[in-house]
Amino acid sequence: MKRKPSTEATSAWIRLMRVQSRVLDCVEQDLKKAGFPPLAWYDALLELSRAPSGELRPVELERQMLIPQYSTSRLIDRLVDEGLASRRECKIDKRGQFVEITEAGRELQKRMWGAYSAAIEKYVGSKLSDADAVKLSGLLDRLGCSCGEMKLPPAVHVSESTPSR
Amino acid sequence: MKRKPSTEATSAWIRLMRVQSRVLDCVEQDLKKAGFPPLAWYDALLELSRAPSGELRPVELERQMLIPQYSTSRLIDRLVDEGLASRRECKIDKRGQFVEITEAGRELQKRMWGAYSAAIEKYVGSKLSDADAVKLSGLLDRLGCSCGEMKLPPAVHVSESTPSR
DNA sequence: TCGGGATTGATGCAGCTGCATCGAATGAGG
DNA sequence: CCTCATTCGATGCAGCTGCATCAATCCCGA
Repeated sequence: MKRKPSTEATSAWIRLMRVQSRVLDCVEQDLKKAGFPPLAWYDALLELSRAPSGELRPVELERQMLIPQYSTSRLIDRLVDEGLASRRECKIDKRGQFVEITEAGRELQKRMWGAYSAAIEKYVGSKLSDADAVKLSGLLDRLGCSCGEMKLPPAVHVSESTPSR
Repeated sequence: MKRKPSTEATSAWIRLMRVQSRVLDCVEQDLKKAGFPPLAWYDALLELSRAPSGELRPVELERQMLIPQYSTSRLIDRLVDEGLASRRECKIDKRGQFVEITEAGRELQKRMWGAYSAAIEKYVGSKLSDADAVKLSGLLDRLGCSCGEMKLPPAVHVSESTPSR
């Protein structure tokens, strides 16, 4: 226990922290300058728009987005306040509810993707060849798995083909 | 303008966001469970302890840590409140001040490094060979440079040999 | 059928962040 | 010696996050 990390590992750790915060900042700034809400809103709207009938249980959204329960609850509040989603009662489980994306929500999601994808290209795509992007993904994946690796018995399903962070 | 990113780039972006937040969470949790303050405190204490006479202008600290000015100001408040640092008047520039690390501050920094380094090993070092860590660093570096790349004419000096995120 | 534990979602509170702004001090130019 | 732009650091405010907890409901097992 308490084996010291190599300087290579430490250096990778430092860069991982610094680079992502820098790149994330840049992307968020671009979004904001284009008059859009934070990325988290996009992520939520995307998950909702992808869902079978445009609606999801908060608890599902929470699992997709990997954010804590109270955070989900409040994010939904904000989306509802802005008319981007609406809460619907869940008849089969009266504790719960469904959150349904509205037309305005779908539309905002699409408009945001324009600015968002441009930012990804600007800050990531244009700096790496596709082959290098794949290498980077592979290396990151090795870190990502099983940090806490909570119980997710069936399938984690972090969809790749469409962006969701 | 507005060229779309490749799916490879988008995938790398998603992983970069997800993996770092996951790994950072894990490390912060370990630190917290060991009864230590947040990582930002460590970073600040480390910078101070490294400085020539254990003191730095807030504006220097700000540049080292890449955090905004007001954030630095408040972080210093907290360190001072906890007796980990003290503010000293700056005679040569009466607008400014010096922040000096205390003995308690130096000691805490060292104790934190024990838990911190163990966490880095656990969540990064043990998952990657040194060669892979170097590859990862290299790929990340290509993203990190020149996001906003503010003016830093002389030397950026992001020291590597010792951890500072 | 009943009781206790688990799950779902909301919320009060404290702390932190970002933004804008402020006052003090500096220093370059006229 | 003045003036004005700049730099340094602090702070009020709003919004967000994490933590703990709550109420309601559900579900499993006796």
